[in-house]
Amino acid sequence: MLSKSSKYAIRAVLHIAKSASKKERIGSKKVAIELEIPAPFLAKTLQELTRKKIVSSIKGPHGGFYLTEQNKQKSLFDIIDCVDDIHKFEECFLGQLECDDQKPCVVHHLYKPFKNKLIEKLKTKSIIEMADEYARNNNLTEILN
Amino acid sequence: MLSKSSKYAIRAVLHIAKSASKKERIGSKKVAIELEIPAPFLAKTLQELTRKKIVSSIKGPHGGFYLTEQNKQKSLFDIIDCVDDIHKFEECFLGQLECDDQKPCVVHHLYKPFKNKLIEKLKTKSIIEMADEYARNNNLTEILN
DNA sequence: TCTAAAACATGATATTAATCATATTAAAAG
DNA sequence: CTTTTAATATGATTAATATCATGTTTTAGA
Repeated sequence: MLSKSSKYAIRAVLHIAKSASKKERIGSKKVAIELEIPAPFLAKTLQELTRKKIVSSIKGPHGGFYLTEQNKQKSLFDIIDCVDDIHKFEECFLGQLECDDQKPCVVHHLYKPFKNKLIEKLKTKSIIEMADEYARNNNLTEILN
Repeated sequence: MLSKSSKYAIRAVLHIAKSASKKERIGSKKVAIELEIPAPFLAKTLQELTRKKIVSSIKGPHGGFYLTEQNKQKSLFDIIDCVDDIHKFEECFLGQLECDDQKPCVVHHLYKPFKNKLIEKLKTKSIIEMADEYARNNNLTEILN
């Protein structure tokens, strides 16, 4: 469904959200190690995200990546769109060029509702919401165990 | 989400369902042309499906592919599983090896319900049901236009 | 029983995605 | 103002998918 780039990107951005700030940046290498992602590959991906203003960065010693308040309001969908290009997502389940309510593919009516709901979720969830939610859920399961 | 092989496979099987029978087989080349799929690639895929008893075939002149009553009771899921291997589907949205309710990835709770419902649909819909439904829907839209 | 049509099997090529390597630029700190 | 650290940019390599090509086997029909 997603390329590895956007999978890595989502994990990395969420990680940056919870472990860095304007004052305390985190380096791409550190993120890579902590998430077990190939370092040079992640570096490249983070650069793309920076260009498209989804994350922020500062060069030089003690430089690194962090999220501004604006960055935090971006959605998961924005991340995917940046790295993978959105069309991959709107696409027909069977990869047909023409596939809509008028000219549906064989599984169009089966797949469409799922796709739409998922896309909407991805569009409405902000990065910061997501990061907070994840932290909460993880604390919860830790308590339960 | 799916590889091209399984996308082609699903379209081809449904096509065979509606345009062939034990008496009137359809050749892989013909299917390829009618669905605009690379012919040698489809041939290979249909052979895999034959080996795993999802479609049936007869060699020689006027040979070709068709579906037995048993074949028709297989699900879309069976097709995908045959060509792509099932795990691709159960996999975590972000590709993490470990991802479940206890140790969820950052989007696990967002994605899980969609995945499960879709898989269930794909498992419960038989090929013949699907083919009939598709034919009905298409007739309907033709009438409406 | 011979020929031709079509499935079957295997391997080669091409294309795309993923990963790695190297060089450049910017900024912080002494 | 020099050094060092880390981002940035670009290109090379590798691995995975998708596609194509060739030869072999089976079987209907003449």
